[in-house]
Amino acid sequence: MDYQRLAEILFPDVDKTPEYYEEVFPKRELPEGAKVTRLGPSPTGFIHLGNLFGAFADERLAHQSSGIFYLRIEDTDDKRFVDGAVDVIINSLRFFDIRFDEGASAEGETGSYGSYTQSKRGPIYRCFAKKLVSEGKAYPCFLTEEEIASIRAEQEAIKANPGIYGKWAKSRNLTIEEIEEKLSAGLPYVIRLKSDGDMSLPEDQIKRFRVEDAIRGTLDMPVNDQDTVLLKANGIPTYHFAHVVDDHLMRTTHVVRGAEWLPSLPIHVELFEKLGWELPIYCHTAQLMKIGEDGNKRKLSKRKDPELSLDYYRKLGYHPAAVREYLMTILNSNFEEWRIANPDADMNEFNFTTEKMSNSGALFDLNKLNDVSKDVLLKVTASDLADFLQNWSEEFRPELSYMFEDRKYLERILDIGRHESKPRKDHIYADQMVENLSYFFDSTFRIQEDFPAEAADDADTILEKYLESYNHSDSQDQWFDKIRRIASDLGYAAKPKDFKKHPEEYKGHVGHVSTIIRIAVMGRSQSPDVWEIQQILGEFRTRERIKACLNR
RNA sequence: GGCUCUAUGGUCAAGCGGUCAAGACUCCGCCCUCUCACGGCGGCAACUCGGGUUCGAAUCCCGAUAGAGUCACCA
Repeated sequence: MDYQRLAEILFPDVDKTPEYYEEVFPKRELPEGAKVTRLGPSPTGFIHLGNLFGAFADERLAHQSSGIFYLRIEDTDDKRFVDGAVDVIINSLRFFDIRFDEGASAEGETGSYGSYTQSKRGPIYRCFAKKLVSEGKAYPCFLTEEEIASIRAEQEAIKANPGIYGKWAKSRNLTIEEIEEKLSAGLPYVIRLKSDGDMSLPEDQIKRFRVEDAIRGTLDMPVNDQDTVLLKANGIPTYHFAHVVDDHLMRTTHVVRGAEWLPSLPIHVELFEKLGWELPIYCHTAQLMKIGEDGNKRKLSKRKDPELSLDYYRKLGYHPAAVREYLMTILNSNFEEWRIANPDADMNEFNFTTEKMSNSGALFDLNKLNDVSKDVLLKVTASDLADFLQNWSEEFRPELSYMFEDRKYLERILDIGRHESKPRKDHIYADQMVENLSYFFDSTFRIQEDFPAEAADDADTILEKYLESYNHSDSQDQWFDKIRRIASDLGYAAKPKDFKKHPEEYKGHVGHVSTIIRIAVMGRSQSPDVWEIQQILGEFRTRERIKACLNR
């Protein structure tokens, strides 16, 4: 068989040689140890938590080593393309402070290893497909959909592994004349890899290979036995072929991808070998899981799980820094430890390593996210928090614009109790914060709880006395002394402990009395310090609310 | 079904042949305290199961079991 001639027949359009591309895309000149990583999303316009998880690992690996992190658009499936998707991807990631050094972007491309859009790399793929054909390592396959279906049916019947391989790969043995004949008849065809493996051999004779995965350690699996499609009938490459060609030519050093790619690793290894290229370092990440309806863990699915969508967190108003911090805690098992030792350090100072990445699927834990978020938001200044809230509101809750009319007021509210030695950690996410703070604004203030039973009967008396004695310039201690006085005058214990010791001697304790006031001013029984809140509300508003409560 | 990955409390997760098996989140109790939050203290709670190897196994080996992933001209 004259493979050289076959290659010429199949690829008359290819005018470049592999050597040409090797020269145009030379090895990168980077410092020792620099890693080159990439994100290769398909442009569906949907980027989820799993993508972010991986992108974060890519980004850290590259930027921590003075390497390069680039964006490659994997649009080899024309059915999936969505307009404007590249923008969405870049913007979503930028929101989480993940930035690319080169590759596709809305304004065009940057970097000298392009194009970074697979649909524009046709000639490159064809060149290397031609090379494989010319060496007898790939061949044209004319099997129709129906033929493949019947092969599958037959395989199922005899319980053979499905797929095109070995004796099922009927086009492998076509003569050059037969091929020319089919070609001139205009029959569609694909280019398939002529695989070396044979899984039908006795188990101890099946060839295996080993690869070091940066996350999982040594991988040991059978060599590929499938005649995988390299070039589809429309001439566009499959993921497998594009991955190998692109990551080689773009000089990627570390391929970070989800564990769902593990089963196709043999294909990629065979392709790298047949093309005579060095293997990149694979980093197969664990997948984010969730508890399914059946009570078992399962991979998060973008259709069924709204919390997988980045928008879900953006709408609730989680701060990007909080999501980053949380992601890092599940990305690297020693991050939390480091964080405890370095509470104020920038997260980027943490030394991220693939070795410390978990290789079993982590369940997404909203409780943990919330906890992490409290600590993260404590470090965000009131002014930045206000900005964040405002941006969030403009996008998702425009009706809240009244909150931003008085910025100083808002910032004081956001800062309540945050500068004490044991600071409050009230803020978790925007939606929750808005609800928490609603009583500061007259339009959303309302009494939403009943008075405590212990003091309900005296409520009017308590409020009248409170109003009488109220002096807006009292210190916090003076202010509370007055409440104690009111309480004990009316038969309540000035100290809760006294009440607990001798409940029969009192109607209740000062806590019940102050709860009446709290409900009158805040509309709820639980809130930060009343004095502090009144100072922010101002004397007028404070008095008005108490009066209004009296006149109900 | 084939191949592959995974297996420590409810969740995340240390652990690399000798530990009373860390820690974080959740939950519960107590303390602090005018409520809540914060903080402090304490508690509940785990090595999937069998076989080996070894003086000794969560750790090594073999098997089972369970869960997950994948088997497209999708990525």
